Amino acid sequence: MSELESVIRRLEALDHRITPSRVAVIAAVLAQSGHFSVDAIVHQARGVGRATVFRTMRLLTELDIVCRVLLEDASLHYRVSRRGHHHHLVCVSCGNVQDLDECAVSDLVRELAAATEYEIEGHWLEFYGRCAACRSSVALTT
Amino acid sequence: MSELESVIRRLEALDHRITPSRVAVIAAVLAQSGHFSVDAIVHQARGVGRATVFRTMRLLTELDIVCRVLLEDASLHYRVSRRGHHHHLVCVSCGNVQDLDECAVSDLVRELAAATEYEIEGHWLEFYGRCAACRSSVALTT
DNA sequence: ATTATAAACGATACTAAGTCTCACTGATAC
DNA sequence: GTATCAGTGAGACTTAGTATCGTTTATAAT
Repeated sequence: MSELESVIRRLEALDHRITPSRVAVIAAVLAQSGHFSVDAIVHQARGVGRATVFRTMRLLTELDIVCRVLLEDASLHYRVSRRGHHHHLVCVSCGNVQDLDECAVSDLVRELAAATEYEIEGHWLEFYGRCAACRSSVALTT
Repeated sequence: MSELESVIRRLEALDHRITPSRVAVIAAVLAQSGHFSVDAIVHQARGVGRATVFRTMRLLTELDIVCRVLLEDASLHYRVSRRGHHHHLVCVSCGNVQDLDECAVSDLVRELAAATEYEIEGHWLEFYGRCAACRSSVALTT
């Protein structure tokens, strides 16, 4: 079963309708290699209305089929999510994304909850840097 | 020396001009109690152009006079910054912000740099939850 | 197969956040 | 006092995302 079919089955199972627009958006999303903007999908899923692309992206986010990637300037990108809750290390030079295996702050969340009496329900955590490849090419050109 | 004067001195020291518009924006910023949007300042610093408010906010951010607060929906707010690098715990119900004393991920950044060969130059970390007061009022109404 | 119906759709207008341009002004150094 | 250029406001523009609404269509019941 292809990844596309598998996503479609998940939508079906949750009583979402399988429309040509949704299939086109999902196919475009699955074809992305790294992180991408909604706008990229709007352009690539030709013929699908802008609002529908946004609606479908929201649906895919809710189903954890994609995850949000926050860039350093606070703009939102997306990325196909192949596991549960995790965080990203984004190369600011080439855009490559490393998924970090586990949530590094889950212990911290507990400590914080105890210390502050907040009930903590969410967090953002994203790291930015330069990958080894980009660092060496910068070294060469400077 | 008032907080306003002290910010003005810092701008002077860095050869930025002290203009009525900047003073109005800074005064409006310092008058905010929690986190706020740029738009709030645009409305409160009456007579100051929109572009100038954005320019001044960028300047204040660069000088660490304000810090960016990322809300859960990825929208950017600001907050007067009274210390160095730190993170926030935002109550999603009342908007109250706790500044977290130290950067909880500085150790993690080092580990990550070693493990991934990235040179890590930045990160976002924000927590969301409900403060004790909001939790008890919810408990009462449900 | 036909039909009913609510979900989903595209078009489009709209809002919000932020940038860019450009002629003008006024804070500062001399 | 004057020259200079950093800073300004107006407003056009861009980008991201939402709301509205009349139409279409995927699906389930017949």
